[in-house]
Amino acid sequence: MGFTGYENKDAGSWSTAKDTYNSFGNNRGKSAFFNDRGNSSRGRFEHGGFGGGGGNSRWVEEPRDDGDWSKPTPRNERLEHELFSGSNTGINFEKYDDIPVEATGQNCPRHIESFQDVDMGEIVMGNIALSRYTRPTPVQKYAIPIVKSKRDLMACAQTGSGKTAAFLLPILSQIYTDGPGEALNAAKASGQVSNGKYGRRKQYPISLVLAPTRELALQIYDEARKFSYRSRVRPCVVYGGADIGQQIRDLERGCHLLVATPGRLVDMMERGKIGLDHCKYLVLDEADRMLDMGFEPQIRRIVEQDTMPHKGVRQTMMFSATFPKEIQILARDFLEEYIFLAVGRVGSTSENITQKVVWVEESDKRSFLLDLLSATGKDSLTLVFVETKKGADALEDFLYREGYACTSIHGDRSQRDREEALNQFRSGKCPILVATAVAARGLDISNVKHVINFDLPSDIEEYVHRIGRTGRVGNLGLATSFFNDKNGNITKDLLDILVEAKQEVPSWLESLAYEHQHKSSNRGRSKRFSGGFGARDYRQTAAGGNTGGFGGRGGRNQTGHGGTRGFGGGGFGNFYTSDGYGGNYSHSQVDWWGN
DNA sequence: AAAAAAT
Repeated sequence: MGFTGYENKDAGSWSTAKDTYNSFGNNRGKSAFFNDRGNSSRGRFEHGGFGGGGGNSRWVEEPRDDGDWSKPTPRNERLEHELFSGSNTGINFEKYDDIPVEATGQNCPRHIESFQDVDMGEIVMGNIALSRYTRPTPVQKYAIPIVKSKRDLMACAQTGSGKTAAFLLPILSQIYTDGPGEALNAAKASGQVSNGKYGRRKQYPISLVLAPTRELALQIYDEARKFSYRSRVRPCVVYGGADIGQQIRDLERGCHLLVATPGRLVDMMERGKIGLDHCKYLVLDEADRMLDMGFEPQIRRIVEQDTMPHKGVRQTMMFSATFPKEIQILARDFLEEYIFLAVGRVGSTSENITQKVVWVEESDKRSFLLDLLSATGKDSLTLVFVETKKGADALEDFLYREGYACTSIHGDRSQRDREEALNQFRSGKCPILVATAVAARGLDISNVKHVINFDLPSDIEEYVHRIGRTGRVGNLGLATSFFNDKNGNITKDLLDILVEAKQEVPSWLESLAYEHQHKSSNRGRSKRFSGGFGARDYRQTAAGGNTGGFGGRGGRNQTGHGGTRGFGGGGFGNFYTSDGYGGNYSHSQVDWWGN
C-alpha cells in the first residue's frame, strides 16, 4: 500500500513538453505552466479510491470555481507524474495518415493538420505536450475544429482512432475559455462553493460523456484527468457495480465533467445528486453499442426527459462505429444541423496486424491453444476471447491448472475483480487474459502481442474490434482465430476483411464463403462497406436535401431491395434503406438472437 | 444460441 514518492525519472520529457508548449504559446508572454515549482496548497491524497486507474492512491484536486478558468493552476509534480508517466497510450500517427476521412454537412469547418492550427489555450496545449501527443490523428484533425466551432457532430469512428481526445480536448478548451458560467451559480445556490468546503448537495456538470461499459467510462475518465490537469475543471466518473456512496462523496467535491454509464447516472439523477440543467456539452460514445445493450430508454430519459438543455442550446457529439437506422433516428432527435464525419476503419486497414484463421474443431481447441501459448514468449500479453461467461471461467480454470498465469474478465465477475484483472493484465503480472465481449471494444491496452479468438464472434464488427486490441501504437500484432463449422455466419465478412487487409486466405475459407453466399439470401449480406468507411452520411442521398430531417420515407434505397451483393462490391446502401426496417444491420441482429 | 448494464 501507499504511494511511491515522485521520482523525476522522465526528466527529458518535461523539457520536451516545455519546448513544444513554448513554441506555441509565446504570444501569451511568459507562462507559469511549466515554471511554477510551488506545491499546490489545495488538494489531498485519497487512498484506495475507486477508479483510480493504476495506483492505490491519487492526488485529488480541490478546484476553486472562482478565478480565471483559462489560467493554469499551480503545478503539482506528484500528480503530473501519476497522470503522465504511465505507458504511452498514444497512437503512432504516421501509421494512420492514410486513413480516409469524409466530412459532410453545411458550412463544415476546415480540418487542421497540427494541434497548433487551432487555439485551444495554454492549459490544453500544455497537457497535450505532457501527453507526448505530437500530431493529431485523422479523427482529431476533423473533429477538433468542428467541436471548437460549436457544431454538433455525428462521427463514425472506431476506438483506437483517438476519438476520446478528439472530443475531450476541444470541450475542455471551451470550458477553460468560457468559465463555469451558470453552473457556478447553480452550485452556489445548491450549497457551498463560497466557503470552499464539501457538501454540495447537487452537482451541475458542464459536460456529460455517456459510455456503454464501465471500463470504457473509467478509461475516458482517466483521459479527462490528464487533459484537465492544472485546470479548475474537476472530472468525475460514475458507473454501476461500485460503491455508490463513495461515488456520491466524490461528486460532492465538485463535478464539472462527468463520465457515466447510463444506468448509474439515472440513479444519481433520481437521488438528486446530479442536475443536467447546465450541461453544455453532451457526448454519446459508442452509441451503437449502447443501443445494442438496450440503453435507449435511459439515454432518452437523460437527454430528453430531464433538465438537460435542448438540442441547439447544448452542443452534442455522437460517436458510433456504424450508422444503422436506430442511430440515424437518435442523431435526428439529439443533434442540430450536424456535421457527419466518416473515419476509415483502423483495425482492418492496418497491415501491422497479422490475421490468421485456422480450422480447429471444438474438441481440439484447448490443446491447440496450449500449443499457441507455448510458442509465445512468456511475457508477451495474450488476449483470449471466448463467447460466453461460463466459457471464460472454464478456460481460465483450465489454463490455470496448466500452469499459466492468467486471469479473466466478464460481466459476471465483480467490478472490483474486473478492474483488478485488467490491471494485472496491463502490468504483465498475468500476461494471459481470457475475456468475453466486454473487453473487445474501447479498451486501450498497449503491448498486446496476440489476440486469440478461441470462439469467433458471430458479428464481424465485433471481430474487427477484438483484433484491434493488438497492433496498437504501431507495434506488430498477431490475431489467430479458431474456425469450425459453427462459424458459418461470419465466413463471408471474415473473408472480406482478410482480403482488404491483404492477409493470407485459407483456400477452405474461400470455398466456404462461396457456398455460403449461394445458400443465404439477405441475411448473409455483408454489413461492410467498400472504401474503408464504417458508414456514410445518409442525408446526402435522402430526398429533401441534407438539412437533417430523417423522414423515414425520404431516404432512397440505393442497393435495390434484397439484391445479392457481389464479392467486395456494394457501397453503402444497406444502412439507409427506406423500407420499414431500414438498416440491414439491425435486422439481422434481431433475426439472429430473436430479441 | 449472448453479453452488457442500476439495485
